[in-house]
Order: sequence, then C-alpha cells, then structure tokens
Amino acid sequence: MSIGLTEQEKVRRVTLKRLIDLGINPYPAELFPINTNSKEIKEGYKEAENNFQEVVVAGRFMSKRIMGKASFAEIQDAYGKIQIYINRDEICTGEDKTMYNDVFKKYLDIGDIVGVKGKVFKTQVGEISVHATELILLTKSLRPLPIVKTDSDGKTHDAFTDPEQRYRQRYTDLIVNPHVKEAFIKRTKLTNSMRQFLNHKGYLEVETPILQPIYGGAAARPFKTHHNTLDMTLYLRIANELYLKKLIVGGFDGVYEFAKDFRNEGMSRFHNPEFTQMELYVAYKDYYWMMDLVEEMVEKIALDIHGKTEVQVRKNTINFQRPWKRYTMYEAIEHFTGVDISEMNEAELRITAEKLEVPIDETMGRGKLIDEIFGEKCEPLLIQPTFITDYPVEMSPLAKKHRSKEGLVERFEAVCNGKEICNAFTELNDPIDQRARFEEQLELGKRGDDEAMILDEDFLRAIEIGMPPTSGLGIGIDRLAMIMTNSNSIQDVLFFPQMRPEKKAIEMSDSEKTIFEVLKKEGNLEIADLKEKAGLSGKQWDKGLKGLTKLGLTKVEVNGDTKTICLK
RNA sequence: GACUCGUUAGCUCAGCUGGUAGAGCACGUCCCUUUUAAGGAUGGGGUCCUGGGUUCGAACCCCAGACGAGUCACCA
Repeated sequence: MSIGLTEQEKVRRVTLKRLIDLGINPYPAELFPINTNSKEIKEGYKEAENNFQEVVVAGRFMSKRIMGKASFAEIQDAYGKIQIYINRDEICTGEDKTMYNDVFKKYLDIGDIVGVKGKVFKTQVGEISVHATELILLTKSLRPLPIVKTDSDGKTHDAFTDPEQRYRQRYTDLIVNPHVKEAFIKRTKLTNSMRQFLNHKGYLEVETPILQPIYGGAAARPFKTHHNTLDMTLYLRIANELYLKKLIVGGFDGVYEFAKDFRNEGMSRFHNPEFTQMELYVAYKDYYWMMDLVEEMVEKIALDIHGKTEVQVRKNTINFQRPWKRYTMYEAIEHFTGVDISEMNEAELRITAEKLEVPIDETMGRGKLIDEIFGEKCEPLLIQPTFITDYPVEMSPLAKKHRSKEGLVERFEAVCNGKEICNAFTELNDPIDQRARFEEQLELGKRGDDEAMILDEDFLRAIEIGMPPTSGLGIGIDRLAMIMTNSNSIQDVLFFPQMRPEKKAIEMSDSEKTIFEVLKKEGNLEIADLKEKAGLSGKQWDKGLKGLTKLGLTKVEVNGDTKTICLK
C-alpha cells in the first residue's frame, strides 16, 4: 500500500476494494431519492398514527453498535442524527447474508455516507428509529473521523477541540461539533434579517468593485495586486464607501452592499485580513435618522435570531431593545472619568491623558488624544448597546462638520460588549471642504502615516456634480455575528479563517537525501562503504538509513558477512 | 511585534528524578436478536513538531526554529 498512510487509512482502502469486488459502487452517480430527514421524522412521528412508514433518508454514518444479527447505527444528516435499526434477515432476505455480515458489519465505516429505506418505529428504550429494509452506500469515506461521544449525563467525551485543526479542517469541525453549525446558521440568519429589513425599506442592494485602482473610504493598509492586460496596480478594497456615494450622486436614494473588505494589517481574535461589512447610504437623511435605523434594525435581528432582544455574551446579558443610550464623546468621557474635556486644548488634554494613565505619544493631535482617552477609559465599559456621537474632525475626513459644534463632525459609532459594531456619519457633501480634508490627509501621509487616505479625483468630481445630503453607515457583520452567537473569536464566525500555510507533508530529510543521492550515483554499496561516502555523523547516518528503509526506498541484502544496501 | 502556555497513536489525553512509549475511544479478528459513551475476549497501530547540543542513554534537560492558543501592543 502507499507510503504515508496510517493503518486505519490502509484498512479503509482495502475495504473499498472489497466493496468494488462485490459489485458495489462506492461513489454512485445517480441521485438518491430522499423523501424526509432526521428532523421531520423526530418531530412528526406519532406511534399511534403509524406514520412515516416508507421513508428514504440519507446521511453520514456516525456510530455502529452490532449485536449479532441485529444492529443499531446512527446517521447524521443536515438537521441532526437519527438511529437506524438493522436486522440481518430483513436486509438479506435470501440465503446470502453477505450484505449484512460483510458489507454492513465490516465494510461500512463511521464517516461513510449511506442511504436508508425503511419504516419509522420506537425502540424499547423509546428512541425514534428507522427500521431499515434497504441500505445503500452513497460515498465511502477513506479517512477516520474523530469520534465525539456524549454520555447519558450529557457529558462530552473526546471532543474535537484543537482550534488549529478545527479551523484548518472546518468540514470535520462541522461534522462532529453540532454547535459550530448552529453558529454559522445564526450568522446567515443575521444577514438574511438585515437584508430583508433593508429591502423592506426599499433600498437597492448593489455590487461595487473589489479591485480598485485607488483604495479609499477608510484608513488602512491595502493588499496590492497587478492586472496584466492593463499593466496596472490594483488594490483589494478596504471599504466601498466612495463607490456607494457615487451611486447616490447618480440618483439612487438608498443603496447598500454586503462587502468583503480586505485590510493588510494585524490579525487577532477581532481581526481577519478579509472581513464583511454592510454599508448603507440613504439620501436626504442625517446621522440622527441613521441612529434610529440602526436601533430598529439590530433589535429586529436579535428578535429574528433569538426570539427576544436579550442576547447572552459570556457573563453579560446584552439587551438590544430600543432605545439605546446615547452619549456624545465628551459626555461619555465625563461620565466614565469625571473629567469635562470639552473646552480643553491640546496641552490640557495631554495632561489629562497622563493623569488618567492613558498611554499617549508626541505625535498625537487633539482628536487622537480624545480618541485614546475614550478608547482606553470608556469603550471597554460600554457593554449595553450605546451610541457615541460627535467625533473630532481630524479623524473623520468623510464626515460632515457638526451643524453647531465647532471642531466636531456628525458621526456616531455604536459600541456593544466593549467593541465598536458600527460607524456612521452625516456624509460630507461639500466638495470644497472634502478636497481640503483630503489634502490634510495627504499631509499626514507625507509625515509618514501609512494609513492616511489618498486623494480620489473621481470621487471629488462626483461630489462636485452634487451629492444630496446623505447619511451613511458601515456595520461590521463579523463583530455583530460574534455577539449574536456568543463567540469569543472572529475565527468562530468565519468558515475559513486565514491561517498560516500548513506544514508540508513528510519529505526526505537532509540525511536521507544525502544517502539516497550516493546510492543513486554509485549503485548498491556495501554498508561501511556507503557510510563513508555519505560522510554523515553517526547520528545522522543512523537516522537517515533507518528513515529510507522505513519509507520503503532501500533494503538491506545480507550475503554471508557482507551487508549491501540496495535501492528498491 | 512582546510575553506566557502548548505540540506524544486517527481523536482526547497520561507519561514521576533522563533508563525499552501508555490509557480510553477509534481500527483488525472472534462472541452476542431492541442497544445507546452497548458489552465481552483478543490483536495491530508512534518522525513523542523540526534541527542542533549535553549525556553511556533524551518524549523529558539546554539552544534555535515551525505551528497553534491566550494576554498585551498595533488597529478610525
């Protein structure tokens, strides 16, 4: 058998061959006509009615309990598990008992996908089961699955928990860890609920470019790529804000997009290089209006997913019921630190930050200092959903200046469970001001801020043509999904989180290669001769030769006193 | 990027002071007609993450590295 397979994998390949020899196709092409599933059966079966008497189900073999001529097995389909009862003389009506004795008992393994025809009944122990009349192999599994068992006390044994393996082999994770599937179903409910809400309001779902010649709409480092035909640099979008605003200029009065965005930055349990945001732009609205919309929408999402507005996240019960608390940033800082910073200049802020033990540095301006104090002293304490409004102008080059407060913009974030979940503005539509703000960003860029925004002439042209007063929103779908599914890490709400590449499978080690090369060049050699020619240390020599023998590449021929190493 | 912890059978994990690598489940063979973490008997299965070092001898001690997790830093 092939090198590198485990014993269990070899056994399964032998089994596969036996099945083929028996004329059973382990990978049949034709459709399998299932007419129900585990959930329907468990919920709908009534002993008195004697219903579900001709069922056809299919799923993955998850356990097998053989007791002589009768057996129980469990199959798992998309909705859960159901027990199958198999009796030898019913599966094999004639004299030939191969189907039961060999195929079922020996050749069907945990992990195989099978179809079952039969009738539903309740066992003596009271478990609703399918009494099989026919068993059909639909797919042979060649790799053993981790076996997770739950005992009568509900205690789980041998759970498949290693995060690395779970993320790298999400398919396995999904098979053996039912709660994982639940979390992803909730995530999809979330986006469905949001989409339904926005469609109901009459907004248009759109798609905008992911490959962009100029990246913009946020402050972040991008991924860079190259288009061969046009011979130009393209960037994976870090946001889609500017494109959506161009559509508002074009005359749509409400557009939204569920957007995969890409940021070439650090990874953590809150950050993945690609993540999903929903951005929404609505004409003739301002940020107050948008706050109402966010409250309404997120409350609905919680209701759609959980049937109530309260969501348990670790130790905290978060209640999304409207209305949410609203603080201006100044109010929030005063509330949590007792310090009123609204009238402070940069020097005073610096002193305040130091008093509050907020880490700061020389390069920080007034806006950044305020943001640092907020981020350090307020944000982590905001567990219940809370709107924070009116941010310093320096940090928001795309937001409109506040209608009445000097130095601030009309911007809000919703903070929940100590983390930002959305960001919204009354959008800046004054082209003169917008150009000036971009130019300030250019200055920052020249001073070394590699996340400063780039001036986008096409966007400015659009704004000059005229964008109606508009309110815009960006809401982090992954972060919201983490809260709605009580997940501690973004990796738990992404099917395939980004990971370092897996280590390559076994190849020849250096010492093995050295010996192998000598043998290839010189032909078969006597053992001492080979050792000398290889020129390896004792340890390496021993390891290398043993390794080669194990890989099945060499063998030792003994002839009297001389031992010769041969290539196979 | 810093610190801490981890990496041993297909899975979950033990492995004492450095002395021939273990358990449960899974797998192979055998027994058993309503069981359920089914049971009983028996057997096979290992690059102890990788590479160096110390040692008569390393899963274990030392050094370097890989991968992962957590905390912090960074992150509009």
